[in-house]
Amino acid sequence: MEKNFMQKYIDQLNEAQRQPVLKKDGPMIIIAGAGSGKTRVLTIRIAYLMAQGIDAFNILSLTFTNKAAREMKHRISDIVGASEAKNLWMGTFHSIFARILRAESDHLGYPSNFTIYDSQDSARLISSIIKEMQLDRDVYKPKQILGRISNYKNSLITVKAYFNNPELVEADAMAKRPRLGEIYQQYVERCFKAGAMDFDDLLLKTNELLTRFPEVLAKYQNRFRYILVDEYQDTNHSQYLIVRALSDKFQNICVVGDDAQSIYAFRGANINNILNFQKDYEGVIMFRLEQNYRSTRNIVEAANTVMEHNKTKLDKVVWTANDFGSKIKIHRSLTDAEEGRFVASTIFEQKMQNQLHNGAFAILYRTNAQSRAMEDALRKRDIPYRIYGGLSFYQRKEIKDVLCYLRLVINPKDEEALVRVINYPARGIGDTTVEKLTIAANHYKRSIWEVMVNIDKIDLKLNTGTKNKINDFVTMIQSFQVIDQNQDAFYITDYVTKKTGLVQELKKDATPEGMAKIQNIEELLNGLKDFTEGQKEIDGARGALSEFMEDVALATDLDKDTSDEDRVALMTIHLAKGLEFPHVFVVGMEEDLFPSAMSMSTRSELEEERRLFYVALTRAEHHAYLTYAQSRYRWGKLTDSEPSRFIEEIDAQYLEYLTPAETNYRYKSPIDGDIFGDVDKSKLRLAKPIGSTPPKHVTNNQPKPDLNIRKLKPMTGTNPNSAAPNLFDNKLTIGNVVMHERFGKGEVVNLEGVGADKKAEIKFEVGGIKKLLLRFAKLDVVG
DNA sequence: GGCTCCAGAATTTTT
DNA sequence: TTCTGGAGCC
Repeated sequence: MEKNFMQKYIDQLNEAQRQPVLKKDGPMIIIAGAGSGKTRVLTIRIAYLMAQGIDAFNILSLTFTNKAAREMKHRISDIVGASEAKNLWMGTFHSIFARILRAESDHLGYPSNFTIYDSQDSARLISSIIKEMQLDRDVYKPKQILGRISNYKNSLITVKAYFNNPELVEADAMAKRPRLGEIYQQYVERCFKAGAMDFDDLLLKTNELLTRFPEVLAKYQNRFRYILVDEYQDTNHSQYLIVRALSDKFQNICVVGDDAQSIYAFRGANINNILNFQKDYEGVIMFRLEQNYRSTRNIVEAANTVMEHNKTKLDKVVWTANDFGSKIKIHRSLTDAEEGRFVASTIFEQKMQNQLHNGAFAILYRTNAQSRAMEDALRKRDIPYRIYGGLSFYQRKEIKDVLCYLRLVINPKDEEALVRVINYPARGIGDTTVEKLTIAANHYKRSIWEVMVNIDKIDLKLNTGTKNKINDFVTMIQSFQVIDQNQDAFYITDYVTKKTGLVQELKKDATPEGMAKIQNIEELLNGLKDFTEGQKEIDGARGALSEFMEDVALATDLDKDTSDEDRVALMTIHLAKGLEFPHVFVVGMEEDLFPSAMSMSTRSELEEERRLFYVALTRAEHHAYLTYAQSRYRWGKLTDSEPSRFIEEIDAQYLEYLTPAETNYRYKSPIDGDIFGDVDKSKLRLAKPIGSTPPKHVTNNQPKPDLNIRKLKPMTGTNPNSAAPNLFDNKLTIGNVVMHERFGKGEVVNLEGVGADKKAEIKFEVGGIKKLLLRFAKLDVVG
C-alpha cells in the first residue's frame, strides 16, 4: 500500500479536518461540533496511519456503540482493504476490554468464560440479596441500590475502599440505608462466585488488571501504540483511567468529542475528561471541527442559540455553508394521541408530496414510554416503523430464557441464569427447593450448581423425587456441554430449545403474542445461523457457542443489521446520538417531560437536558419539528402539561408556528375539561385564547424566565407555571380569594414585586399567612 | 409445588 | 396502561 494512494482521501477533507489526519504522533484532542465529519476524520486518520506503516494490530480505536465500530471498520476496509483492516482493535470500551479480560482472566481469578450480567441480571441479584437480608424493599429499592453500586464501581470505589471511607458510609447511613455496604459486598461476592462480571466490572476489573500487574500493562501499552477514543465527552472515570494507563508509554492518543453533546453524566460520564484533557498530557494539540455539513443553516444556528443558555461549555462556533432551509416547525396538540396523529399525517403527506422513503424520518423522544402513542398513529396510517431500544431483542423473556440455558452450558455457575431456567419450563424444582439450594450454596461458599452436582452427598432434607429432578437437570445441562464440544452455536441452540421443552411450552400459547414469541426464537436461530457461518470463515474460529456468547450481553438493537428495511425510526434521543436523518420530529416537548422532572433540580442536570435537546435538534438534516401536547397520559392518567422551556430558548427567528392561531389556547379550555371529566380544575383555570399573535412565550416581550429561579421549582404540584402568567395578566388583587393545592383556601392580603418576582401574601384558612412567589404557586382564583 | 387472580407500582436516559 | 410479585387455593 502506497502513501500516495491515500492522497485522494486526504484531498476530500477540508483544512480543519486534514490537520488532525496528518498529525501522526503525540497527544491530541479534536473538538468536533455536531455534523462536522468527525467519523470521516477518524476513519481517514486510521487508514493514513496504516498507510504510513503502522500495523493494524497496534491501533486501538474505542467507540461508543458497536455499530459505530463496525461502520468505521467497513469504511476503513474500503480504503485499505479488508485483510489489512481486520486486525484493527475497534469496538466499545466494554467489548474490547471484555475480550482482554477473557484473555487475562486467570490473573484475577475469573474463568475465561465468565458470564457478563446485563442490568436485568444485576437488578435481580440485588433484589434477591435484599430479600435474603430481610430488608425493606421500599427503603432499599433494587434499582436505586444498583445505581449506587454502579457509581461506586465507576469511581473505582471497591467494597474495601467503601468501608475505608467514613464519608461514604455515613452518607448512606444518613440516607437511611446503613446496610448498603453489606449489600454491595454480598453482590460482589455473589457475582464472583457465579463467575460473572456486570457492565461496570468490565471497566473496573480492567483497571485492576492494569494496576496490579505491570507486566500486563506493559504488554498492552506496547500493543496499542496508537489509541483513538470517540465520544470522549461521555467517558466515565473508570474509562478515563484505562485510556490514561494504556496511552502513558507512547502518548499517541487522539480523543474526539463534543462537550455540547455530553449526555451521559447520569451514568457517571465526566465532562471534565474532555474539558481537562489538555492538562492530562504534555504538549496537547487541539483541533476544532466547526463546519457542519449535515444540517441547514437554520437548524445549525437555532441549535447554537439553545446552547447559549448553558454556562459550562468550550468555546466553539459551529457554522455551515449550507442553505438556510426552512424554519423549525412547532406544533401544539391537545393530547398525546393527537400529537401522534399529527406526526403520522405529516410523514404521510411529506412522503406523498416529495417522494420520500420512510427511512428519511425519525421520531425522537425523551422516554421510551412515549413511543406508544406514536406507534398507534403510525399503524393507523400503515406507515412501517421500527422502534430502537426499550426492551432489546436479547432481553425479551423468551429470548433471554434461551440465552440463559446457553449461558449455563458455557458457565454453569452462572446463578442468575440458573435460577431463571431451573424451573422453566416447569419441572418440579420450585421456590422452596431453590431456596434450600441457595442457603446451602451460601453456607458452603460455593455456587448453586456445585451444590446441585453434589446433591447426593449433602443432606438438605430433600425428598428423593426432588433429588431426582435435580439430577435430571444437571444431567441435561451436562449433556448440552458435551454436544457443545463438537457442534457449532446454531446446532447446540436449536438442540437446546427442543430438548428443554421451551418451544413446546410456547406452542401451548396460541395467542398472537405466543406466536410472536416462537417467531422471535426462530429469528434468534436465524441470527445464529448467520453468525456461525460468518465465524467459520475466520481463522481459528469454528462458530462455537462460546464465541457467540462472548458479547451477546453487550449487543443492542442498534447492532442488528436492518439496512434492507425502509422504516421510520423511533428512538430515544440518547440512542440517536451520532445518527442523522433528513426529517426529525422531536415529540413531547413539555416541561417535566423534556426537561425531565427528574433532571432539573440542579443547574448541571438542567444543562445536561439542554445538551440532550441540542443533540436532538442537530440530528436533523433538512427539517425539524418540535411537537408538544397540552395533556398526555402518564401512568395511565391524563396529565396537563406546559410547553418545554427549550422551545422558547430558541431564537424566535428560526421558528415557525404551525398550529392555527385561533385555536391557540395556551391553557386547557373548559370544553376539554368536560371531555376529560376534569371540570373542577378547568373551570378554575382561565382558558385564554391568545388570538392571532403567537403564544407570548415566543414574542419575547415577556421577561425571560430566570433559570436560577425556575430551577428551584418544586417537584410537587402540577403545572406550577400555568396559573402564574394569568395572574400577572389579570392583576390578581388584594382581597381575591384563591385556592392552593396544598394550603387550601386563602385570601390575598398583600402583593409585592413585579414580573417573575411578583409575590403574594396570602392568609390561608388553615396554616396562616404565607408569602408565595406567583410563578410557582399553583393558585386558582375563586372569588 | 403450581396456578390464578389481584393489588400496587411504574417512567429518565444505556454499555 | 402494563407488568410484577404476593397471597391464596388446588
